[in-house]
Amino acid sequence: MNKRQISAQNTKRKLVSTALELLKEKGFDAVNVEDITKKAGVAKGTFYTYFKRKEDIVLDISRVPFSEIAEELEKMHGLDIIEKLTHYFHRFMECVEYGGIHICRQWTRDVLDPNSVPENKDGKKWAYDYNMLKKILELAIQNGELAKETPVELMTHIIISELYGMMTCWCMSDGEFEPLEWTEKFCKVQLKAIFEPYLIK
Amino acid sequence: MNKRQISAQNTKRKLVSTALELLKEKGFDAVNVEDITKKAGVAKGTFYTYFKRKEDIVLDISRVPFSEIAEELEKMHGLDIIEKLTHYFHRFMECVEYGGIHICRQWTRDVLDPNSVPENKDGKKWAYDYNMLKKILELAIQNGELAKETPVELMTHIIISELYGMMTCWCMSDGEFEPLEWTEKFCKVQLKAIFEPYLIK
DNA sequence: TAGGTCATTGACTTTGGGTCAGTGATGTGC
DNA sequence: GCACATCACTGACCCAAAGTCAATGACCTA
Repeated sequence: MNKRQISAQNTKRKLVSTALELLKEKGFDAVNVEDITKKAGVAKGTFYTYFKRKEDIVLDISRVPFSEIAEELEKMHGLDIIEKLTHYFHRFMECVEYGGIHICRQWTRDVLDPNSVPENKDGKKWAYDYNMLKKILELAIQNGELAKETPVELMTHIIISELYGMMTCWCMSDGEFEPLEWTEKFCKVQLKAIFEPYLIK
Repeated sequence: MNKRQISAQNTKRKLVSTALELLKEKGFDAVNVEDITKKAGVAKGTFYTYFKRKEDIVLDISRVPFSEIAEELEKMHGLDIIEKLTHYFHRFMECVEYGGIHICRQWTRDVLDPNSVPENKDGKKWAYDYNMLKKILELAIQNGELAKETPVELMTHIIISELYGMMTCWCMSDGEFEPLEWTEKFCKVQLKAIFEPYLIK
C-alpha cells in the first residue's frame, strides 16, 4: 500500500469509528451525514466516496465483529455442533450488546431495506451469517454428528430466524431483557429441540 | 355518526386500501404520499389529517387482520395452549402472505423505528401481539394447563421473537420459503419444546 | 519533470415529507 | 331558519438533509 491508499484507509476507518460513536449515542435518524463528516474532520462529499448511501455505514460497522466470530469458529476444534452454535449465539448477542440498541435497530432495518446492497459476492443479504452457519452444519454432517438427510438450508434459515428474532425483540422492547441470559436459556432448550431429530448419538 | 364523520371514515378507509394496493405492488420507498392521495382522489394534506407520518399508514393496514385474529381466539374453546398458539402462528403467517413481502418488510421496519408512535395505550410497541399472547398464557395457567411458576413475560417475549424472526427471515430471503410450511414444522417441534418444562399433564 | 490518477472538497441540486392559512360544506344553538 | 362554530379538506409552499459533481492539488509513475 502506498501513502495515498493508507491515507484513504485511515479516512474510511475514521468515518466508521466516528459513526459508531455518534450513532450509538444518538441513533441513526438523529445523526446526519454532515455530523459524521464534521466530527471526523472531512468534507461531506468524502463520505460518498466510501459509502453509496448513509445507511451503508451501519452495515460496515458490524463487519469487524462478525468476521472475528467467523475466525474464532474456524479455529475451534473438539466442540460438537450444539456447543459450536451455542458459542455462536453468545458471541452474536455480545455484538448486539456492544453495538447497542440504536445500531442494532438500524442494522436490522438496513438488512430489511430493499435498496440496501448485498455485501457478499453471491448476492445474498445475510451478512455473514448464512454461509457461516451453513458451513458449520455441513461439517457436522461430514463428521457424522448429524444425519445425512438433515435439511441444511431449512435448518440454517431457522437458526438465523432465531438470532434475528431475538435481536428484533430486544430492540422493540427497548432492551427490556438481558440478551445473554435469554440466549443461554434459548440454547439449552430450543437449540436441542431443533436438532434432536437429526442428531446421531 | 353524522354525515361528516362517515365521510371522514370513508376517506381514511380509501387511503388505507389504496395504500395497501400500491405498497403491495411497488414497495414503500417506490411510492410517495402523493401517489397514494392522487389515486385515492384526495389532496396530499388530507393524508396528514389521518396519519402523522408516511410510515404510520403501514401499521394501520395491519390493524384489521390482527384484530380479526384476536376475535377468533377469544371465541375458541376446547383447544389446549399448544393448539391455540399453533393457530395463532398459522393466522399470523397468513397475514404475512396476504400483505406480501413489501408490506411486511416495511411493517417490521416501522416497529423497529424509534420515531414510530406506539399504537396501544400502555405505550408498548408490540402491535397487538404482546397482550394477546400474554392473555393466552395467563388463561392456560388458570386452567391448570401450565404450571403457576411459568415465567409468563419471558415466554411471551420468546414467542413473539419466534414470530418476528420467521417474518424477518422470510423478508430477507425475498420469500424463498413457504411461511406456512415452515410454521407447521416449527409449531410441531419448537413450540412444544419451549413449553415442555411447564406443561401439566 | 511532465502528465495522469485519485482522494478530497463544499457549493449546489434534488427530492419528497411535512405544514398551514384558506375554503366551504356540515353541524349546533337560539 | 339564521348566524356562528366546527372541521374535513385543499394545494401551494417550506425545508431539511441526502446525494452530486466540477474543481483542486497532493501523490504516483514513467
